[in-house]
Amino acid sequence: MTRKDRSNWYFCNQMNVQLTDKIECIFKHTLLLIQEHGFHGTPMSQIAKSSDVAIGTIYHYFPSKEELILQLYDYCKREIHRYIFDDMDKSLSYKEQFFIVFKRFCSFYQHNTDKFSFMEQFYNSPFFEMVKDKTCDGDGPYEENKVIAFLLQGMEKNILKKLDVCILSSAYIGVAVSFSKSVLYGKIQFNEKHLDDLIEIIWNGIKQQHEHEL
Amino acid sequence: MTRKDRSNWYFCNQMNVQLTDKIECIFKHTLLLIQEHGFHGTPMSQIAKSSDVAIGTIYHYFPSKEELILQLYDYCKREIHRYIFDDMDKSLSYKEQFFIVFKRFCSFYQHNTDKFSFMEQFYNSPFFEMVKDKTCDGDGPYEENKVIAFLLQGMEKNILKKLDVCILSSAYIGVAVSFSKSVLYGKIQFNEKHLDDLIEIIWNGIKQQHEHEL
Amino acid sequence: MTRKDRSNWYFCNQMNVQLTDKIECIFKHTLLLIQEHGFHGTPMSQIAKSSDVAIGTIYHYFPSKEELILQLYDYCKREIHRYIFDDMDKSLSYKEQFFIVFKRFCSFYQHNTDKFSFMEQFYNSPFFEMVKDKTCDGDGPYEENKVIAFLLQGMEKNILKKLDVCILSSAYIGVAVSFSKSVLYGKIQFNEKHLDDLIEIIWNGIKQQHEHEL
Amino acid sequence: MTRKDRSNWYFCNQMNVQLTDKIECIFKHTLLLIQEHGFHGTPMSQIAKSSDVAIGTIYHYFPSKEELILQLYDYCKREIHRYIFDDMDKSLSYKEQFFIVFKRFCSFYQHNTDKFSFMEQFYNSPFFEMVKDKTCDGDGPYEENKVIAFLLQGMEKNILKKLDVCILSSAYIGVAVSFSKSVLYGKIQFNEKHLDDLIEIIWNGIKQQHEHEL
DNA sequence: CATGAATGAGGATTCATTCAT
DNA sequence: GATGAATGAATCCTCATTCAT
Repeated sequence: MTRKDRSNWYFCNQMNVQLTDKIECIFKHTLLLIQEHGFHGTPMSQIAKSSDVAIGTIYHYFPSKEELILQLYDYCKREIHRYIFDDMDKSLSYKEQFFIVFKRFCSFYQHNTDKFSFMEQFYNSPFFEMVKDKTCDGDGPYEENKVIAFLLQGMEKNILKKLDVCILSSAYIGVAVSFSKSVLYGKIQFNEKHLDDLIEIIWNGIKQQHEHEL
Repeated sequence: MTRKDRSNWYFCNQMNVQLTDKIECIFKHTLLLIQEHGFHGTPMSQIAKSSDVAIGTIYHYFPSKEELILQLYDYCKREIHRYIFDDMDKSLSYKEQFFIVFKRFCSFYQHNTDKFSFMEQFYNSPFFEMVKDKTCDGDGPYEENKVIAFLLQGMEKNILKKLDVCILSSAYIGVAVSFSKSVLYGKIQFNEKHLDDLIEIIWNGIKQQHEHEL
Repeated sequence: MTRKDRSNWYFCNQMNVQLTDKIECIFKHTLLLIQEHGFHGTPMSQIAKSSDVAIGTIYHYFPSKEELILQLYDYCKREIHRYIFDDMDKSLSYKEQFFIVFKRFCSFYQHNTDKFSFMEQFYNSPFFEMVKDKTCDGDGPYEENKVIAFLLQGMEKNILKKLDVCILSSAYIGVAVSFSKSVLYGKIQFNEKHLDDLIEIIWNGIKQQHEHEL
Repeated sequence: MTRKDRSNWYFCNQMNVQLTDKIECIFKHTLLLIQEHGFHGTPMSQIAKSSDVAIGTIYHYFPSKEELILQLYDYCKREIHRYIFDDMDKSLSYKEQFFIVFKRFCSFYQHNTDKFSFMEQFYNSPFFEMVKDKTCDGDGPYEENKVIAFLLQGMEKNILKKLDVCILSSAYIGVAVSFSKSVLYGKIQFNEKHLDDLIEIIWNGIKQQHEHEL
């Protein structure tokens, strides 16, 4: 079984507890180290030490540091994706779902500062150029394609203003990121009230002006 | 007049222009390289070659690569600050100024993608932790203190909703950054219409609801 | 006083004093720096700064760092030479002179730890190989040729044991150096009594055994 | 057994011989190079080449050049210590042992000029300041604590003059060093006769004057 | 004479990666 | 699979020296 085979196998199936454990252990320690010291302040040797495995072991699972980081990116995306969109109650009103997605986004990053830190570094590094070219579905940062579908839906239903969907998502996600960063940097305390205020701002800016008429 | 005195005098007068030229030349080429290859893909040797000076010359002006980057950060902040706030017409209405600051912010980064790229990398790297501790005025990214003063003013005048100012600035700046990033990544074409749509969204979200009554 | 003023003054007055002053100033600061940081921990730039002259000025007087150190060596030798042998009272007995030379040697280094430190570094560095080849008179460290003449004299007069003169000087000077080093390293306090004890040891070891019979 | 435990066990058993071999190989080539070119004329790259290992390998065993030199110092001290004091015949008279220690000291350095050269450079460099502070037992250069114990013993038994022990050791060791240096510099040929003469001088200077009465 | 900006070869150190065990 | 010793290219930085003013 080649490395590529294994890696495919890993993504297509979901068992082998030991394997998953070890890889996830590496992921988690890498995230912690990168949050603290950045990509380039985090040598493979240190990742190995933190994860309590040998360097060679890491190279068993990842062909290179670059690949480790790329897979870490996928891992983080999967995690936040699951957190935000899994078990969403489709019976809720559009507005309610609009609020929930936003809040979950912020909440996830508030509870996973290491992942947030990593993602932000990733997007603002030459790495992101690499995945941009690879992803054919035009998917950008922050699971936007899913969000975009959701926003398009809002426009179709005449709930949201008819604008370029990129503009809408810029507002929606940009604000969530900016808020999460303020929390991360310790400029605001995270609390529900703040979140409510913010999403209200976006909602007021994006919704069709005469909400009551809809 | 001791040697030191003379040397200071010399420094502050005759050499100033040439000095600034050389330093700015280094700054500019560094920005270009960092945009392309990131902090750590940009060795000092390459900066030297691009700037057409010897490595030693760079170290003549900057004690270390770290310090070069830190000073580059200050340089970029000064530049955007000047671009946004210099010759602002104070006689304009609050709303007009609100729109102008936002548009200039986006416009600056649209015309200075290297600086934008650098700043975003900087804020999402361990470097930012270093300057956070240094700035006593609580100044964060994006010249926020100035923006914050402006937003506070809007709240006092009952033009903006009374909210935590960090929330307001999160929205205002977060959206601008998010939009600039979309342009940088080639997801949207930059045009005035988009900018108008976006700032309108923010304005509608932030202003006191019954604008006509104000 | 501007540069021009000084330069006029220079042409109208004693060039020698100024020159000697500047060179001696460089020597003295270099010694201090080398004592503290060693040859290779003492860059020319630091010597310049300490001496309050420009780097170029040092290169005006010394063609290279190596030459500076070589001349510094000569300077130190001249200094200790003068201190030990100048105004020696030739009318004193051999034994008295024997004691005086030894004590002055130790005393000089006790009061000039920077020179001692420099000399010891010099002798134990590749530099010494260079001067060994240059000096045709076979002169080694510590002005030995002068000392050797003195010891030879003692053997001729049947005051000292008839041994290889190198052996005698090894003992005489080796002990003085060793003692000075102990003082420099703070292992003993310098005092006259210690000096008396030591020179007595050497004397007892070197003199013809039945001193009273001489 | 955790990974760390296993790794220790591994280190302490199987690898020991090879490990010591490689480190000693580095030590030996470093000594040779330093004797020839001095500390600062000996780049790590050259040490690596001489020792026929990669630079990285040296850094695998020594965190820095400084640490390599510090450990080299310990290594040399251990070696000379073993040479002089191991298998000393305690049944010999004090005087005999006094002579043997001296002769072995000189003999060791005569056969290990690289180590002598290194030690002398070390003692006369800023490095020595570093170890002075570290050694709690007041140990100085040349394994003096052991020598000092031996000299103290001589005083107690009324064989040696009652003097400050530092003075005695200054004479004893200072002369040995001085002699070794004369041999190293090619000023005297090493031979037993010279050694006998020298140690005789010290003995005569240090012993209680009426030896026959003891 | 004096200056110090500019140079760039050279050296210490790091770290991703390999490979024999 | 797992290990970690070994590798050496690449990087940051130093500092002796030059030269135009």
